[in-house]
Amino acid sequence: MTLYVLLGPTAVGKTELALQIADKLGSPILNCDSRQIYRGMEIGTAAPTAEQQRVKHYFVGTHTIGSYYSAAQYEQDVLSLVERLKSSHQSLLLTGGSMMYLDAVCNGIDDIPSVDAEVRETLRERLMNGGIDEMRNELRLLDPEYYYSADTRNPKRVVHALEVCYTTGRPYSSFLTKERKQRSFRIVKIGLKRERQELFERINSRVDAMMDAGLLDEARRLYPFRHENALNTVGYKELFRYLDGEWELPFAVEKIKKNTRDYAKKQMTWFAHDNEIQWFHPDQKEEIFQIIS
RNA sequence: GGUGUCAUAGCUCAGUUGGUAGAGCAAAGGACUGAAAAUCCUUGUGUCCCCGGUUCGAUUCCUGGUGACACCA
Repeated sequence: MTLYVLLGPTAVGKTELALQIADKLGSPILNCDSRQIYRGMEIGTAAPTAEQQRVKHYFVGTHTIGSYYSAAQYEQDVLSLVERLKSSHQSLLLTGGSMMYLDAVCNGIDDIPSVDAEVRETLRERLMNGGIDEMRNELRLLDPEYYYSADTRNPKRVVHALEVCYTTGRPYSSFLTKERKQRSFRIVKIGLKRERQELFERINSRVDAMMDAGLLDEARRLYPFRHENALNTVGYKELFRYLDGEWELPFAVEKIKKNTRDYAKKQMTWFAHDNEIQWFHPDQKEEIFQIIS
């Protein structure tokens, strides 16, 4: 069994090409997008349309906005789905741009116990009350190894490490193996890439198209849930500022474009380290089909 | 045509009592192990509009020019 992984920055043109590759492979599409998982965010996340879902898609619109999901959960879900489909498929196609989710499937995430909900809540409150310095000191005592290797200026790193320390009674770093998990299937990574100028123009016009398609209405519908993590997402968080009366609409739209561009840059930085990726321009269909045949 | 104000980073502007300059935005680079479209870190040399003058030294002061804006004709 071979898992083909079609990846690349946002708006590069994965969705359309994925349909063609899936046709060729006779495979469903395993979506790898941390936000398209959620239902109700179709316009802002450029989710596959009903028409595009003539090819069976997994991991699209499967969760409600408020539900908890994670890269580790995704790893498990994909692995068990692959197990199920293995007997009937020679090859499968996974596509998307969520860096950490891709990494979870391809390399695995270390087995770390789930964080106790009460611990999480307590730490979240401490952070909100400005307790980051104190928490940093605690981490230095509880897990010096992690403390001195991590970016402790990033509150999320500090908080999560502490969450694990308190939940398990063990240093967070003791769960980190740095080992790559073995997979029972072959992985072939195909990266899509465009000139930066070209990609940025696509991003800008896609945002305009989203607005034309009713992104503002979608954001209005989701406004009551705006504090959910799923909605801490480019395209929504900016429009919420508009709905709150903080920003003018054109300014919010420009911010969406800018933040999407930044996201694309971040993705390219992440993917640049992975030398298993074979890169193509989306127009190089012949070359790409060569790889999958 | 006259008078006044302005001309500094890709954009908007600050500043230098004369010792060649810095913010915001834009842009660029990087980190990343269970909320990752998240979160966090780093990066500012540009004929200071042009010619000349004063000065040890001018982006800064002065003459002239050019351009923009405002007001008066």
